[in-house]
Amino acid sequence: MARQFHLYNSLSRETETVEPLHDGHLQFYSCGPTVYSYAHIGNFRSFLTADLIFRTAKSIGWEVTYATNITDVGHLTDDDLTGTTGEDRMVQALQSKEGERFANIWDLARYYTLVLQEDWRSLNLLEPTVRPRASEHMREQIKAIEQLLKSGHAYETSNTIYFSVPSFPAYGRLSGNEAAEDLEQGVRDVVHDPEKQDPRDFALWKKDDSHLMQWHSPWGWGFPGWHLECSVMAQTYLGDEIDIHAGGEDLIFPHHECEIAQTECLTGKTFARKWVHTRFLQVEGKKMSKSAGNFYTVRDLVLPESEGGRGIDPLAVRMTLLSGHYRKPFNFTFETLKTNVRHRQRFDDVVALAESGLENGENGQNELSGSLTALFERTLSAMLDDLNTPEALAATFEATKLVLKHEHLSKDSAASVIRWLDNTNDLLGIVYPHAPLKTESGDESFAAEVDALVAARTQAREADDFTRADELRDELTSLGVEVMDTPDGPKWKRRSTLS
RNA sequence: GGUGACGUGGCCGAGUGGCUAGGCAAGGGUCUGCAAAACCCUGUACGACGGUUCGAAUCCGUCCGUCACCUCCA
Repeated sequence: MARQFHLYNSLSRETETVEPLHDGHLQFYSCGPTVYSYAHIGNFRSFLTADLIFRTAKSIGWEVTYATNITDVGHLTDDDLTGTTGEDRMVQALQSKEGERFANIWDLARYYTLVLQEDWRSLNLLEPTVRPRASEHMREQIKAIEQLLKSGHAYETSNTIYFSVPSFPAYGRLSGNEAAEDLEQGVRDVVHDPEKQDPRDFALWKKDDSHLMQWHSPWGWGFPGWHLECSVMAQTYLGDEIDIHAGGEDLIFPHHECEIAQTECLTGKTFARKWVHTRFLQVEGKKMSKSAGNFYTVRDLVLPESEGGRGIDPLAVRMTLLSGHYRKPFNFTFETLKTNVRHRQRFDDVVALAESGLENGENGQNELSGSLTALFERTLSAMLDDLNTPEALAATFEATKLVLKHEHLSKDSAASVIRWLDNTNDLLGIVYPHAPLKTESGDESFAAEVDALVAARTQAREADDFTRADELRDELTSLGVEVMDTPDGPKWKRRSTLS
């Protein structure tokens, strides 16, 4: 049965059915990060939306070509200023304290790209079909500029090649910034380049032979404008006309507006049929910022405490992000995170129960198959309905509850549970960790110490010496370990730093 | 100044005209040497004021409040 996938399109401001241009094959582009620092949880909220589009489309049998870029070319913090050093985010990063350990700017880009991919995997984001780098598509960008110059959509000044916004009447449709005066109002405080023909015009190329990242072009040494790379890479890997283009809400203007202008002037076709924008994440009700002290990278949360993190299960972080709808501002709080640490543990409990059922269960009735199928159907329908993750999660909570009501599972029931877990994991990525947490150094000796204490406690309990047993429990607690007495003997785990 | 959102019980959050969303937290209970986990029970909310309607959290209007973007940003 053909399923319909509905998504809200920021361009039309309506929820629409996704209908791939090529039957059953989705062409999807999502704007990736500039690799000048560690990516934070807000960045990952956007990447997660892209991941969910990818997973949901695949779950209804579509083939998906999913491209997301790495921006490893510095971009000016201000389009109108000439590119002196210190105005470029990557250059700034290199010149900062943290930048001192890098040999050069390329080294810095390489490092943060690797880290990004590690974080990406830890949050169980699927690998995109292709992850192009801006620096590796300079030839295509230069070619695009030449074409735009030739067709009259761009012009050259003494230090810049500008895109001519008046040459593209549809400019402003995506963001609603259609009136030139409004934009002028917005840029009134910014330094103007007197050679600029229209205040809305934006740079395609900056001539600058002193910049740390520069390439040779028909206009001398320099570097490309920020918006061009995505236009060119999307075109290279997905074609002139793509199905969905996604990114954070801040990219609506100017980035995506400018991408549309460039690409449509180049191809004469509709660039992206749908635009999907993820709203910003806030932390504890405020905009995340380093100065407010509420700025979190993925690693701040996920790395073990011994390595400066908080030792939180990355999938709990993922579930936390999933607990809000992508089109609403999301308030990330530690209370919500704590809740989701528990939800995650319940999935582990379900996995354990199912595995034990497969191994030791009897050949009995399958009492779960029907309910789990129905609940998964609810999850899938929710995702197909504009990625309604809160609703999708609600259905999985009902399912875990249903399963955990049973102390033991028959072989057949266990098999159904495993099937449900697999399906849920394929769609939401919250069941099986992709990359295990890094083990703490000295982990083994720590485990041995805990095991010894637990064994001593078991002895005390068997001797009915409960005073001693409680003392040992207290001792374990102070080590950050919690002991649980189960029918299969005592088990222990590290207490979450949040509890 | 321009543009676009959002306001549901202690908290998160679904729900676009009538039927208990779900979860977390809380209280009570079962289980346990004590715990933990798990399970069971309890809790009736929709910013304000008008309007439409037999009936509105849901549609319309006004107001109040919160937030985001306007060439650094996911």
